[in-house]
Amino acid sequence: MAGHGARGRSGGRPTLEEVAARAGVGRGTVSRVINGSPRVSDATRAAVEAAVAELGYVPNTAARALAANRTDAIALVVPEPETRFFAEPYFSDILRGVGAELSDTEMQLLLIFAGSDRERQRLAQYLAAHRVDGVLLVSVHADDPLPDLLAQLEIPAVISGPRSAAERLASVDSDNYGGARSAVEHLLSRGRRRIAHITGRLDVYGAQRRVDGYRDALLDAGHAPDEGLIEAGDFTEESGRSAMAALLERRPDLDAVFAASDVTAAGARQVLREAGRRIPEDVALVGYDDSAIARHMEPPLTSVRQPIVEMGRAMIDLLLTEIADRRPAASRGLERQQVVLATQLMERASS
Amino acid sequence: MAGHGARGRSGGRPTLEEVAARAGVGRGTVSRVINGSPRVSDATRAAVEAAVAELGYVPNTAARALAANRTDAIALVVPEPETRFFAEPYFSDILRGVGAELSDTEMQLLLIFAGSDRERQRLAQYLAAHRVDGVLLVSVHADDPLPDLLAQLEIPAVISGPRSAAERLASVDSDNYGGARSAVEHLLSRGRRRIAHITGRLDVYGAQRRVDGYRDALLDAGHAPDEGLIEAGDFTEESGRSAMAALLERRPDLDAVFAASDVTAAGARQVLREAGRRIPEDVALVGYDDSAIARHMEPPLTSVRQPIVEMGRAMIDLLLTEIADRRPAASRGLERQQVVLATQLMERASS
DNA sequence: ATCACTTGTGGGAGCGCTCCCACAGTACCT
DNA sequence: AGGTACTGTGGGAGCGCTCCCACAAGTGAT
Repeated sequence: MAGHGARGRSGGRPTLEEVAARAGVGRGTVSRVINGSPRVSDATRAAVEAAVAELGYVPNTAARALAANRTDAIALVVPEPETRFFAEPYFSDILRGVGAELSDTEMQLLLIFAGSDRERQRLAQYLAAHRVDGVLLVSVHADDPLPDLLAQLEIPAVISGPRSAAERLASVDSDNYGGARSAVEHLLSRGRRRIAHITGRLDVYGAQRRVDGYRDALLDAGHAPDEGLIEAGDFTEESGRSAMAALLERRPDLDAVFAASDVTAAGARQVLREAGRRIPEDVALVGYDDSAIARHMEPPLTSVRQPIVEMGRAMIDLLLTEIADRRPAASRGLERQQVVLATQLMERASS
Repeated sequence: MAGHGARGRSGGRPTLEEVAARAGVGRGTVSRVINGSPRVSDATRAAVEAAVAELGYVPNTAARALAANRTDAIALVVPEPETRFFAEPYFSDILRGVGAELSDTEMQLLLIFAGSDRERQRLAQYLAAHRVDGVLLVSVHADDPLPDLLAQLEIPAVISGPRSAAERLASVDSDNYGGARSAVEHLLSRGRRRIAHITGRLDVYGAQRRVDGYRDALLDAGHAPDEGLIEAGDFTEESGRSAMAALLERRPDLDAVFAASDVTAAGARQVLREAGRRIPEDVALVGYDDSAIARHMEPPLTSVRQPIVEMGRAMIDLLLTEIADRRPAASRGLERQQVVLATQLMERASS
């Protein structure tokens, strides 16, 4: 490990200049070695590297940032005010993917919460100050002004998960449409015919796509869409309960429920139990997210798994590319990269 | 929101100097206003503030960090290599508390993963470079060299959760001992007498303290300690399964199990079910953490809740105090602050 | 020998702040 | 009147880098 303790004058950390003196070269040359420039002779490079090692030199980030006008930091912005967001593995998994991918680089990760208005205010200041080289945006709502702000400030950004179609930023998403389709097709293949759907927050683009997938799967199998089998929810457990109660009242003959999240499914399950319906005998249940809850539910819940860790990785890839590609706005294409990753249906006892 | 677009020369953001010119004062005066120095007349302050607003001035962090030799950033270090860590609410909740408390300050939060060796290497560089003003350390293992490194580099740090007794750093912890006691006392009050304990990783200090609480609760109630009722686990679900199997084999007459985590309890529950034991009629079950799993388990799991959000807050408080108190090492007391927060038993149907 | 490149190197200028010394102005004592 | 103190202010110096221009030395063509 670096850091041998006090050296030079008064315990200060060594500077470029000190390394240069030690190696018997100039400041510029040390800088070139540190930054991997090819225009350095092998002998000089070796001498500098030796000096760096001897002194335990570590570049001063602040000085570098000031001189080079970049920060070597990216921000992960969490615009979610709700607790729910944290309780689910989604966030943690994204973070794992991001962290794994980032550990190969010099970039550091800033975590910024933008739930409250005051936090948003602070975030706007941050961005205006260009305190980061790029931004990762997770879980954006349809009316969120953040993507526009980012585009306007010309800060490289990648948004994850549910996103509006008109977005100007690069994005990484899982295939909500396909995931929903696979869930419904699975239920159909199990002989279910009156399949209900409890939606997520419909102002979240991804929730909308899941509804589309649900509808198309039924249509393609030759079933007329029955709007009475669709009930709006908002991803929460409570909405699962109330939606399920409404559905049971309206369509007591339903034989399957596809919920837009596992927690919603958990709420639905509770109401089904209380109504005396057995799972999966009377009503099959499928969730979305494949969270810990799904595995521990009774019975274990069939659920659509999103490749969240991979999404984190993909986001970083995209963002770093965009940061590296930095060039005059004029030459930038309008087309932003968009990555969509496949989901996987985890079949369990609930269906 | 700040940022009116291009101004001054070539779209650059305004500098202190520009603000000073606009307000008709000197650079130093603007700096004093920005930093809230009291030695500025009201009239001057108002003029500067107007200029700041007009220009949409935001201080350049890098320049400030370079000149003042501080970074206004703290790092949250996650030394956990395991996935488990993320899957549980512990991490997210700490983050919530930290984020909430931090949004009142100018500090930014850096997230650093130190699971792999390469990541640890990078971390050591970070710390050596003093890229942060302080460090938050969560979930440290007994033999971890990080706390020592931090103490040696004299970087303010606060460690959370399970910690070794000999630590030189400030710490915030929940009352593992008391939490375990309350769980066991609860089981005793329900008439259980042969109470088993599946431990957590015993190299984690907190897991050890839970064992102590378990033992003392039994002792104080006049029950001789029965080591055969204690089985080592490591917080995982798998360890819950194997430990439970071992316990059932050794002590088929047990009537209660206190597990060191909810996931472990989930594993135990599975084995109990397969063995035909009813919960809670035959065997009462209590977990630890009060995670989402506890609420969704069948039956819902009684669990010890740690005030994790409050722990996050307390950590920040301690850390900021320590950063503000920065002074020559000589004058520092050896005694570091230590905060212990009470737990709460969430009683549910499993006991 | 001259010119034109190329390669490697040194070091000045400057990034935007904070720190601190100098000093004008005012107030209150002797 | 002179001294002493305090308040408010301006601006030089310097933080540790990167960028880039200048230039020495070498290489090969004319």
